[in-house]
Formats: sequence, C-alpha cells, structure tokens
Amino acid sequence: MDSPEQADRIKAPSSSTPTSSPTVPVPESPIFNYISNLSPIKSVKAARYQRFFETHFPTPPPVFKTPRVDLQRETNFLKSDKIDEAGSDVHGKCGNRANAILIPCLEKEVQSCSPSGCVDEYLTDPVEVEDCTNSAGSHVRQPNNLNRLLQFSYTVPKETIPEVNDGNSEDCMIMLPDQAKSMDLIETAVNERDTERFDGLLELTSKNVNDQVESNLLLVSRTQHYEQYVAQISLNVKLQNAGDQLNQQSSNCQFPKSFQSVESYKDCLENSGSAASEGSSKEAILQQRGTRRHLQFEAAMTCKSTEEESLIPSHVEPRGVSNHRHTMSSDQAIASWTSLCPSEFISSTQHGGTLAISGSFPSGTGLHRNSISRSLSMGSDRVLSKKFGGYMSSQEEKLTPGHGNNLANSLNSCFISSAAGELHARVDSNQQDDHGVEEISSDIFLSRDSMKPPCNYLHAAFSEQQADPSEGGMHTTESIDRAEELNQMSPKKKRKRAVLSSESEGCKRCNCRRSKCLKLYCECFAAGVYCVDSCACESCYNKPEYEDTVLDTRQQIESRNPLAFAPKIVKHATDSPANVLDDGNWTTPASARHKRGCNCKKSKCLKKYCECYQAKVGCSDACRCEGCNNSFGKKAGSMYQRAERWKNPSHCKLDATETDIERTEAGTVTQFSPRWEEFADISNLTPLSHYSGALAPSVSPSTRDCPKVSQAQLHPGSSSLKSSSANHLRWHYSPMSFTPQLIENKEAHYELDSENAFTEIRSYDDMPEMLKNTSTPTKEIKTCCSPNKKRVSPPQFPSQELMSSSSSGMQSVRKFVWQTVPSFPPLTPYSKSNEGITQTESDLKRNTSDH
DNA sequence: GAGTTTGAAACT
DNA sequence: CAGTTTCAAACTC
Repeated sequence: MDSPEQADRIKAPSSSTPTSSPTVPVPESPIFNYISNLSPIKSVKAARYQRFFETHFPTPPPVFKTPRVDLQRETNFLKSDKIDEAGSDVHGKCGNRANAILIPCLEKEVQSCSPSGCVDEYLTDPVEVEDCTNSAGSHVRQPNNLNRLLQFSYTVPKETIPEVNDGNSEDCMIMLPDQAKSMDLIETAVNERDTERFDGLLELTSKNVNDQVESNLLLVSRTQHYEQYVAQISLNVKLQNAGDQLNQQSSNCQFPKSFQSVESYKDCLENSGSAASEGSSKEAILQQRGTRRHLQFEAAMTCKSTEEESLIPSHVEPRGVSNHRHTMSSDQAIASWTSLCPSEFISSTQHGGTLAISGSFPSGTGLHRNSISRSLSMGSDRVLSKKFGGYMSSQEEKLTPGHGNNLANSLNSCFISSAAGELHARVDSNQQDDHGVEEISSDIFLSRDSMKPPCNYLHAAFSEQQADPSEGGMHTTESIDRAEELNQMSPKKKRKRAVLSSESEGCKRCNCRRSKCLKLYCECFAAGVYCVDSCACESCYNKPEYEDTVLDTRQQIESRNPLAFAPKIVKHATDSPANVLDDGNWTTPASARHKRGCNCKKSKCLKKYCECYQAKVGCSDACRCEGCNNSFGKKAGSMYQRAERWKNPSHCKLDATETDIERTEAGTVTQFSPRWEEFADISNLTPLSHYSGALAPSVSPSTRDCPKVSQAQLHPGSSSLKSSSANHLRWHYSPMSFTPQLIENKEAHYELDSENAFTEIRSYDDMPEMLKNTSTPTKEIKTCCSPNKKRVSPPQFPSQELMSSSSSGMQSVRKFVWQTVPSFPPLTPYSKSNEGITQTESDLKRNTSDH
C-alpha cells in the first residue's frame, strides 16, 4: 500500500535526474547545513546532503558503535570551525604552512614505501584508530576535541585559553596554552632539524596532552573514556611517528594531528573551492574527515601511482608488476577499511587525480553496495561525481570495463562481501590476473552461505566473468540475450526462474510484488543492491533509473533504523576462528550471530524462517525465540548466568565442556565457546567482515590446526590481506581487534589472552579500569545500535556497576597506552608478527595447560 | 503450482 | 512500546 508520499517519491525519479529530484528543495547552504546539524532531528534535507559523501557510506553496524555520527561529526567540525574562524587565518596561515610540510612528507612516504612497507605502514595507520573513534557517536567527542586541541595548540594564540564546548558541559575541553607553545616549539625544532629538541618537546607536549586527556577523563563519561583512550593512542602514535620521521632525518616531518588536520581542511577547501562557491566549504568540511585519513592512503596510492593516474586503471593497464602493485595498494586501502570501525567511507580525489580512498567501509549500512565498485572503477575524477553515491545497476556492473578490472572486481568482492558482513580483502600476487578474481570470487561463495543477499547479482557478474575471462566482465552476447530473454519473461516465469536460479546458484533474487522492492522485505533492496533481470519482482523501483527513489527510501528507512542495512550477521573481531572441517572447508564461525536475533515462535529455529538458521549461525541471547533448537547453536542461558560463569572460571570450564562442542546439522563439529558467545553478545562490534571462511586460504596450515589460535594470527585485516607471498602483512592489529571493551573481568583475562588479540596487553593490571569492563562500549552500542529500541542492545553485565568512572585508572591509561601503542600498529609487521606468533604460541600453551 | 505457514518489517 | 497488518520467503501438499 503506497502512501501518497511514497507515490510521490516513486513518480519523482522517473522524470528527474539525480540532482533534480522534485522532492528536494535542498537549501544546501553551509548555514542551513549547520543549523540542520544542530538539530537532533535529522532532516531529510540534511540526509540528502549526506548522499554525496555519505549516503552510501554512513552508519555502520554494531562494529561501528554509533550510527549516525557523521552529522555529529560534521557539527563538531563546524563548531570547531566556527571557533577557528574566530582565530581568523587558521586555514590560510596554517594551511599554507602545513602544506609545505605535509606534501613533501607524503612524497617522502611515497618514496620510502616499499611494496611491502607501504601496506603495512598504512594498514596500521593510527589515524584509523582516531577516526574510528571519531565516528563513535554524538556523545563521543573527545577525539574531536583532541583534534581541536592540537589545532588550537598550533593556531590559537597561546594567551588564549579556548574552551571548546559542544554544548555538553561534560564535554568541554580546555586548551592548555602550553600546548600551543609546545607545538610552536616543536615546529621550530622540526624546521631546524633539531632532533634532540624535537624529541624533548615531543615528550613534553605529549605529556601535556596526556595530562590534558587525563584531566578531561575526569569530566567525561565512561564511554568518552574509551574514546579518549583511543584518541590518546592515536595521538601518541602520531607523536611517535613524527619523532620517527624526524629521526630519519626527513626534512618533511609528518607532524602531529594539527598539521594534518589543518592541511586536510585546507586541501578540502582548495579542492572544492573551484567547483562551487556555495556549499563548497561545506563539502570541504565533509571531506575533511576523509581527507585526513586519505592522507595516509594517498601516499600508498601515490606510491604506485607514479605510473598511473587513477586508482583503478586496471582496465588500462595490462597485468603485471605494476598492476600488482596497484592492487596491493588499493587493496591495502580495503584492508584498512576492513580493519577499521567503519563509520565512514569517504572518497576524494587529490593530487593529480590520484584516487585516494579514505575511511572505513561501513559494512553496508547506508551504502548501496553496487555503487562502490562502480565508483572505484570509474576512476578518480568521477568518484566525486554525484554518481559516486549511486547505486549500480546490474547492467552497469556487468559493463564495468574490463577485465582488467580485476581490481575493481576485487574491490567489488570486498565490498560486497563486506556488505554481507564479511570483508575479504585479498591481496595476493595471484590477483594480478584472473586467478585473483577467481579467488575473490570464491571468497564470495564461501561467504554466500551465511549472507546470501549481498552476493545477489554480484555473484552473477563474477560468474560471467569467470565463465568468460576473455570478455572480462563485459556483457557477453549470451548475457545480453539472457537479459533480453528475462525482460520478456512473464513475471511468473521470472519468478520460477528466480527460484531456480537461487536454488542453483545459491543466490537469491527477489520476488517482490507489492513492496516495489523498496522495502526491506525485498532481499535485494535490503542487501543494498539493485534488482536484476533475474529477479521476479513486479513494479520494481529498485533499479538504477530510480536511483533517487531508492536512495530516498533508503534514507527514510535508515532514519527509522540506522542499522537497517547493516549486516545481520555479526561476528566479533575477537571471535574464534572459523571452524574448519576435515576437508579444509570452512564453516560459519561459531561466534557469528544474528545481530538482532530471531524471534521464532513455531519454527524452533530449525527452518529458514529463522534468520539465524538461515544464516547458519547459532541463536544468541539476542534472540527471543521460543523453543530454540537451532542446530547451529541454541540460544544460551541468560547473560547474567553467563556473566556468573565468567566470574567463576571453574564453572566456565565446565560449561565450556558442555557447550563448547555442538554438532551442526551437517554433522560438523562446531566449536561453541561461551567465551566467544559472550563477546559476540556483549559487543557485536564487528560484522562478520573480519575473517570468515573466506580467509581460510590465506591461513597457514598451522593456524588451521589450531582452532584456538590467537586472534592476532587470524585477524581478518591480516590474514585475509596477506597472501602466502606477503609475509610482511602477516599480523595486523586493527583498532577493532584491539577494542579493549572486550576484556570482561580479571578471571577471564588469561583465557581471553589466549584466544583473542590481546596478547599485546602486558598484564591485566596495566589496564585502566575502564578497559576492564565492557559496559562502556556496550552502552554505546546500546544507544546506537538500537535506535528503535529494539533488541539490538547486547545485554549488560552486572559488572557495569563497577564501572564508576574511576580516576584510579588514569595513570594506568597512560601506562597502558605507552606500552601498548608501539605494538598496536605493526610498523615492522614482520617482526611484530613474529612476536605475535610467539606470544600467541605461548598463550596457546598456557591455555592448553590450563585445560 | 497453489495454498499455507512463518517471522520480519512496517504500521498503528 | 505493544499489538496488528503487510509482506515475501519458506514450506507443504
């Protein structure tokens, strides 16, 4: 049943271009945008504005902690910008200065980045951590404040003590004049190449910042603690990096955040300034987020783009080394996306057309997946076009030039998989040829079982490409014929065909009749893809020609539920590795869970009516099913009971023996650790994206043999990325894998240690109190993941009560940070990986002996 | 292939 | 927020 509103929407696109939708008055002035952002109510217009940059990359799922943060961030930025304006020439003066510093810096990075080093270096970009946290939500402003802190430190006269208050009294950040001074001194030291002085100042400054952070920690909520903590890490890493670079006698110091931020902002202004005067600054502001990160990737991209102009020139460039390098770089970006808490996905062009991809990939939310690959394959210049945010039709997809679009396809696969909750960034030397595509394609198939929708037509596209590599994904005569044939089919025939094809290919086509494929009922729409010819839908509006309708509807739905398009199946980064069968096939990770859980009443979770069962994951506490008999894992006891188990390790072990092993329908032994479950339940932060069956091929045999191998070894960003030939990528600790909120309690620590990526944590006691408890992020998740107050919120542990913001942990914060940061980003991944392995092995031993 | 059942999504 | 309706997939016959 169509509301008039919807009818309007549906009418609109048929006669409108994406930019001329009648439903869009679009007062896109910066002021309007600013005002809109100030309002807690998200206006449609504001949302529409998002489209260009974010509509398709907005709100991340649980991983992503807090949905709908981007606007907030924009707001923050605008606010800070406002203040900046008071200081007059921040962008001019500082931008220029930073320009001189930063660009050479990038050049330097480019020069220094080896094909291997590049990837590692940028994969572990600390900025990601920061951005990650930045995206964490309206109540999490500390990182922004830190940004401002640094910016102000640099730009604001030291006599002033600017107070940045976002309106939340808890959120105020008072700048220390000392910091401004320090920054100036540091800069001087840099200019004079006075390493010693620089180091000293650096230390001082960072200490100041630490103090600042600590003092602010007293003011802010627990959630903010965590964010600050991450920001602190980010800052520290930056400072370290800055120091390192100076020590390497680089005349181009990668300065701390202030430089990057200011420069980024300036870049944004410059980039967008030529385009349109009105709204350009707004866009610049929007871009700023991405730009900052993109600075990291950009270098990597530029690394190989000395030969190429755009990121995705694979259709131009023959296969070969350069292509390979290309792939590495771009996939590296993907890898970073995979490892980030995907809250944003910004793409922009910079520096000679080099496509710089920045931001993390949101695993689907807000992004119509088809669009990305197209955007990427269109080349840099087009990325910023309106179409960037557009869906991609199946036809267009199939027509994506190239065969050499391996990369694009690779990206596709990554994205699409990601959309499904899996993110497979495969960097393999094989990828330079079609073999790479096949691998990726197979990755998709691996993930298909649990996430059918996203494979949708992508599957078909890949199949076609695989079937006829010489055509390289171009429309073959056959496929055209087939499309025509499909078009001429009666709905009934189509329906039948859809059923058959879904049966034979494992991918679904929708059969919608009344929803016009503009509701979540539609699998295609829900999966973020356009309907394809093989769909049997009627009155379908989920097509490229109705882009506006689709996007509007999508936004509408997202406004109701920001996570509506998020992957339903999530899996925590610290979950156990996927289970492996004897024959080497990988099963659904035992810890993968349905994000919101099922609500089955009659099917006992034994039929595909059950979303959990359908996704081949066990039911969790999030489920409210009755008489659950899910063969992939029954709903466990109450969270409280399991929390009790946590508190009593002996019970935990007992329980583990009872519940760890469950038999799947296929007779597969599925490891079911209560620990995993708990984590998944506590914070479904990470969509399945992180590793999954798809990474199996890149997991070393030894790893496979160790079901309880450390998470560090199996980190998605790492294993999926690294190929057998890319040892240097072995271990990648993503910020997400590091999420400290997973530490539940002291008793559990060592087991966690053995199974999760916390081997870098020296000792539990070194952790700040706030990190020992999970409630902070849990709370955050609760807020953000359940905009509808539906069952998205993970249960909270009783221990949350203990979470009173204790200042006793402050010292630990710094201690922890300083100890941990160095190992956080594997600047020397190989050695780090060795370390990780060693540690993991020892943990494994300990764990084994414990058992 | 028609009809029924089921549970998610949407609506009130 | 709970109850109801709508919807499309899953299932049955």
